[in-house]
Amino acid sequence: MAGKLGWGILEEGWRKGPWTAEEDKLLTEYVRLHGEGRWNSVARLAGLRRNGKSCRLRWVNYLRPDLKRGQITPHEESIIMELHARWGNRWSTIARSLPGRTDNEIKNYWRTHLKKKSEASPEHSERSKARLLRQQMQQKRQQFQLQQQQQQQQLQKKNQQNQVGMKKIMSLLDECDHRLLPLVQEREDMVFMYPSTSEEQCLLSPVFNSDTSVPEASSSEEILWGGLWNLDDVQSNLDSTCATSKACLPNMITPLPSN
DNA sequence: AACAATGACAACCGCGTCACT
DNA sequence: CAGTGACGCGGTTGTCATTGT
Repeated sequence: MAGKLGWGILEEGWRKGPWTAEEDKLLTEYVRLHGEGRWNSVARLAGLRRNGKSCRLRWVNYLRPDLKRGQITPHEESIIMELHARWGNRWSTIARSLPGRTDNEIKNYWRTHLKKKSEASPEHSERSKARLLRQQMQQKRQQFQLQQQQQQQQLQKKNQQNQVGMKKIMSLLDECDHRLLPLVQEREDMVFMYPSTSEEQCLLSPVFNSDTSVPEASSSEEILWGGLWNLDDVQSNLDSTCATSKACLPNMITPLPSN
C-alpha cells in the first residue's frame, strides 16, 4: 500500500502520508474562508498538494475546532460499549452520540481498548455457557431415553404377567416419543430458529412472546442470546409437556423424570 | 543495551450513496 | 435515465511509542 510508495512522497501529483504543520495551517485557513465541503477544490484554492479525500479526513479527524482532544473518559467508554452493542460497527452513528469525538477515533479506541474487553464480557463467555448447556441437554436426553427403555422393559415384564393393554401402551409410548423428541431437539436447535407455530410458542414461552410470535428483543443478537439464556425456563415448559404425556399414561408407566 | 512484541493513533483505500448534469 | 463526481463510511495498513524479555 502506501508503505510501498513511501510516506510523504508524491503520487500522481498528490502528497501522501503525515501532514505537516504548514499543510494543517493551509487547510485550516481554507476552511475558515470557504467552509467545509468542495474538498477537491482545496488543492487548487489552498495550494495544498493533497487530494480532496485526504483533506476532508484531516479536517474531520484532526483539525476541526470542536474536536475534544485527550483521553476517552470512562463515561464515554461506557457509552461506546453500549452503543456498539446496539449498533455494531456503525462508527459514525456512535460518534454522533459523543460530541467532539470522531468515528475514526472511536473505531481506533474500540479496536485497541474495548474489543478484548467485549470478547471477555459475560455476553461473549455465554457462548461457552451455551456449549455447556447443550452438553447437559444431550446428557439429559440420553438419560431420558435410557429411562424410557427401562420403563418399556418393566412394562414388558408387567404385560408378560397380565397380558393387558400392551398394544395401547405401545401406541401411547410412541405418541409420547413423537411429542417429546422433537421438543428435545428443538431445545438444542432453538438458538438458530424461532417457533413457527402457536403450539411451539406456547411450549417455549416465556422465551418467546406468544402474543406477537416475535421475540421481544431489539436485535437478532439479543434474540439469539436472550432465547438461549432462558433455556432453564424452557426446561420447565418441557417438563410440563412431559407431565401432559404422563397424563396420557395413567398408572401404566413410571412417571417421567422431572428435573 | 538490544531486540521483539504490542499498543495507539493517523492516514489511506475501496465501496456505496446521492446529487447533479 | 445513464454517467460522473463528491462525499461519507467502515475496514485496513503504516508508523511511532512503549513495554517486555
